[in-house]
Amino acid sequence: MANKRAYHHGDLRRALLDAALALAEDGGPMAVTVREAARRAGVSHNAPYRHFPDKETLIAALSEEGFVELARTLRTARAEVRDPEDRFVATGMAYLRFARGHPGHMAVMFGPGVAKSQTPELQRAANDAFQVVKDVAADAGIVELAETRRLGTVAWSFLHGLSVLWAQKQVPPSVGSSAELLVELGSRHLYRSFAQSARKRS
Amino acid sequence: MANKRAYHHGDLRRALLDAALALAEDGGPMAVTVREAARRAGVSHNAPYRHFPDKETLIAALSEEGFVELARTLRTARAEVRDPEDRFVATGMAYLRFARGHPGHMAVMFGPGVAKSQTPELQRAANDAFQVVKDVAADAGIVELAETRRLGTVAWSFLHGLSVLWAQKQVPPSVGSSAELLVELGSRHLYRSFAQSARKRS
DNA sequence: CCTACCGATCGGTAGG
DNA sequence: CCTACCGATCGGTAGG
Repeated sequence: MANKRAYHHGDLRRALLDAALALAEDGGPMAVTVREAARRAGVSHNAPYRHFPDKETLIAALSEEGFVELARTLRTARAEVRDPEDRFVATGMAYLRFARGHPGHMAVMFGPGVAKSQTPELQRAANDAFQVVKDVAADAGIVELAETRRLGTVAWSFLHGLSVLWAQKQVPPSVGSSAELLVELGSRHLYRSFAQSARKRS
Repeated sequence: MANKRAYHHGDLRRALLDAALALAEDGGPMAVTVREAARRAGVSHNAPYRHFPDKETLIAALSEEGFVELARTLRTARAEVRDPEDRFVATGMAYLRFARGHPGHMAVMFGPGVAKSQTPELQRAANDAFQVVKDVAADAGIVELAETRRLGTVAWSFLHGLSVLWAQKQVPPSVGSSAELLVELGSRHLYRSFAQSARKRS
């Protein structure tokens, strides 16, 4: 009751976003309903329209929030390590950590029904997040710019794939390796292999 | 009218599955509705219940079908190439091809709301598909079994991540590389790097 | 931020 | 495989 009260004093927007995140975590973006979010926040089913003009806007806000937070997380991780290879790995770890800690955000960021509400802010946030990955790949010191981009995309794909498969428990436990170990291993192999190829070529 | 008629003569099950696939492709598994599938197949909204006891079963059938077809595709690709490394790459290409050619299947196989209807047949089909990836990884001739599994999981993650990001057009076109090139590149780097590490260790 | 209400859609059952 | 119907839920508007 006490927390419900708090929403009435300026936190409703946040409460609605949190409720929507929980819904997205379970059933994806399409499972988010304005009415259920309102219910969980303890308000009437159309109070949300005070804060979001419609459902699409609410979900787009969540997605943007996710990309902003992801970019921040990646940038922080990158800034904390000196050695380029370790920095590459640390950034990968940060991606995994974000994906694990924000399943609801991941669902709206990459789930179905995304193409719809591509606000400019959302576009910008998504591009910014990917920029960090490109920056980290650039640390490998590969001369050819196109190859740097390829390393970034390959690494991003690997991290993303592992994160979503893990989130859905689609990675057989028989593997017996923690997600962290796999991120470390995969990232290091990719980094070294790309860097080595580039060195040979020049 | 002619094709609608055909459904009345034994093809309704298939028509419903195809309609559901189209729905899943657009909005994920949660966007599949029995009624809309029936509508598209040209039958009354509850004719589907003749073929599927409920909605969950319909979706589980689609998912199982997807895993069976994926496993078949991967196995075929693997069988067509001799050299272990090329075989590894060819299998990766097959994964990408499947993901591109079956977006509806991919959505139900890996989308939200999967945990629900895990029939034994579905479980078996999914495990079988992953087995192929493990087999291909085993071709690398890595002695340590655990390391072979890790290579398989890392590669599967990479292929899966690239496929889903590409399907959602989340890979910036600025990369200027086709998905095929990235699969080839990533697969080759991973294969060689893992194999080389294993050789050094022994 | 609320009550009351709208048209639409859904999963599923009854009964044939 | 169909018509008719059920209870429930949804997005959104009206009006305050």
